[in-house]
Amino acid sequence: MVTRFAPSPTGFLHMGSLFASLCSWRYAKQSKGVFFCRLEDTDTKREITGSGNQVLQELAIYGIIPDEDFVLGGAYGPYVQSERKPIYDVVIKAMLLDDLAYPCFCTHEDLSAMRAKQESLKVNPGYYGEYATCRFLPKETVLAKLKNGDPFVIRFKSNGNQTHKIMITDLIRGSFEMTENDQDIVIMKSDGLPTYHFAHLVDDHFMRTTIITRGEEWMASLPIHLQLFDAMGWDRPQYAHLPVIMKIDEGTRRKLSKRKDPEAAVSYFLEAGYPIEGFLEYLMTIANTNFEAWRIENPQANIFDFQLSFAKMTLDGALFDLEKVKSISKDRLAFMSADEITNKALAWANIYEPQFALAIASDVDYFKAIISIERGGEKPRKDYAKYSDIFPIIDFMYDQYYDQYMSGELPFNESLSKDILIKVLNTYKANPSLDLQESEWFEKLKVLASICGFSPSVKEYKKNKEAFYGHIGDFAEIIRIAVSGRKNTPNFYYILKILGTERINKRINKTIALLEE
RNA sequence: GGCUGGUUGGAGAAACGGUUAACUCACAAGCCUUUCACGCUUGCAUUCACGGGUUCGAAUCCCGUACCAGUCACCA
Repeated sequence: MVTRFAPSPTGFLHMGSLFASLCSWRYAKQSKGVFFCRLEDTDTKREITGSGNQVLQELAIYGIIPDEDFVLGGAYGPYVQSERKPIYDVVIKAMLLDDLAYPCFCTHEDLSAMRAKQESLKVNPGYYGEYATCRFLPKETVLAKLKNGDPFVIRFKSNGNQTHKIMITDLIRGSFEMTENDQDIVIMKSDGLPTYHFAHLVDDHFMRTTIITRGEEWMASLPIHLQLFDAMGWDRPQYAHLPVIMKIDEGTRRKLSKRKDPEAAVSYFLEAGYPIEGFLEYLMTIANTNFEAWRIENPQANIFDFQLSFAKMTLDGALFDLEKVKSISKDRLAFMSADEITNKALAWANIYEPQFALAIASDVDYFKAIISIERGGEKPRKDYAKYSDIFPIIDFMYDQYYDQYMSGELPFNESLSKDILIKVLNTYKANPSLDLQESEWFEKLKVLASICGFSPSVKEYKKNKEAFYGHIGDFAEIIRIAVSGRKNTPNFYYILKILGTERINKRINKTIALLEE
């Protein structure tokens, strides 16, 4: 099985392209086949220099590495269409000789005049049948025009008929009828470069592609392509027209647009810090909906152990669902080892958030300890959906950022007097008890709470609120705020343990000093 | 407008004519809990775009209507 991804060098990697290449790459690899990448740069007007390589690099970030491409090369090259001109020329020449094609000298003005006429006559517009005027040009006229240097295109001589129906088979959509193509479509433009239709024919034949995966916008031109393969006597490839990813915009669904939607670029998600594992997994869920069930059965398996199936792909373009991407990403990050998430977070931060990278790099083991809190096991914490979520949650572990919290308003419960707060802090400072196991440490904390006039039990407190300043939770909150500057943190015991008594003392002292001001 | 697909809850969707329309995300309530994050429980479409038909029985088959998407270039 040979599949391919054939981008035009018109900009960044589009999410739909990532989806398409993911599907075709997986399909080839599942069958131990070949996946290659060919650059379709025949539209010189829209070309953006360098974007071909950028697309290849972005694919590589997602782990999609072609077996053959326009950088790597391969036995069936060149892999850039503009470099394949000699090949197209040979085929064009053969078609001309076989009377399968002819030159056309009609100008844009001629064509629009003809279109206007066809519209007024209420017949199908286009270049076909009697309207295909250049088809009937005498040889001498053609030669004269050629000699004169008149610009021309080469058109395919269609023998199709609008009244004929042909059966179409698509790997995703199954079989259905379409009408035969009767248009003498342009196969070579006046600049000497092939149109998509012709390049598809020649390239996918000589590059021995067996399955054409492409967006569903190509489905309508399938009769043209089949006709072309048949005319040449070449084997037809199989086709899989992939659904397009949609978004909802002002109440209507539409294709994600390169121009209008920043999230159409995969780099947008890279930059935002979504883990590639999560993003790929999301794409798999829209590719095959039985993927989710498989994931529940195989929570830790590699997603590529899943067998993708065109038959199980939806026909409709799915709406892109960022909430689902987040949920899946949260899971993926939660199940990474501390080493893995540390390396990946650092790699991300190095590019997109230097101050975060600096903090990690200042003491990698310290960061690893923080990120390890309640990691591992069956039910790990799920704090982060993306790498950019990490730092805002744990930044207080770094003194510089802790100081920033302390310079602002501290969120202490206003009904408690400063004296009580200070008493609580001093009491804990004298008994950090961090050499104890978590449960014993917490028991000890309850004792300290009791001493300070707080109920060790929330239930007890609720029964008799007047008897206490608050409950164990309120008591812990005071210490938490003093040590972190915030009302919530990951598991407090581990936070304290990682900070260590020395740093805890410093922070508590600082808080007391602030309170006494 | 012609042609080709499609239409199940807020989103992704399952259901190969047969009892109460899976599952995931979101949302809501509750439980658990020192905070947070998890986790757990429950709720969330009396109904499958609409109308008609076939059938003992239809989301599933047939017909019509509406709506959505794609396409009709010397762009891919």
